[in-house]
Amino acid sequence: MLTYERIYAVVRQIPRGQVATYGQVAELAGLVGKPRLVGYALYRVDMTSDVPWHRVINAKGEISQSPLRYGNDYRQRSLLEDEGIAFDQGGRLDLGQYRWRPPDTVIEQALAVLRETLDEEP
DNA sequence: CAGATGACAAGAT
DNA sequence: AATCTTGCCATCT
Repeated sequence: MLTYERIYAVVRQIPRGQVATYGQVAELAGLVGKPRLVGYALYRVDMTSDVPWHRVINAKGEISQSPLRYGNDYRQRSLLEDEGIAFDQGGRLDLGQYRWRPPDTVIEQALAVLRETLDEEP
């Protein structure tokens, strides 16, 4: 519960018109090297919540597909296009152009979480 | 309590 | 360039 809440807290900070990768969100949530957890967390997110789940994509600049999403992957692309993001014919966007550069305040929060988790482990 | 379940990423082939 | 390993773990039943 706490872990997923941290992930959602990071995703909520991604501004409109920009995107972050799963790995990037993981790092900012204090889960370095565990990008899959972000995918697991987003699978369970409530689409009507205030979490902008559509702004998280994979490291290749693509929307991660899954048959179990029943069309929400297509909806994700549509939402991003509404925010002014363009896709090429391969279904990819330009990470160099749209990737979110987190402000120092967000990085500070991430470091605080890291110190916290270091205290827990012996 | 044990097993199943999921939106990833980097490296090797 | 495309496909195949491997590491990763909180939730749900």
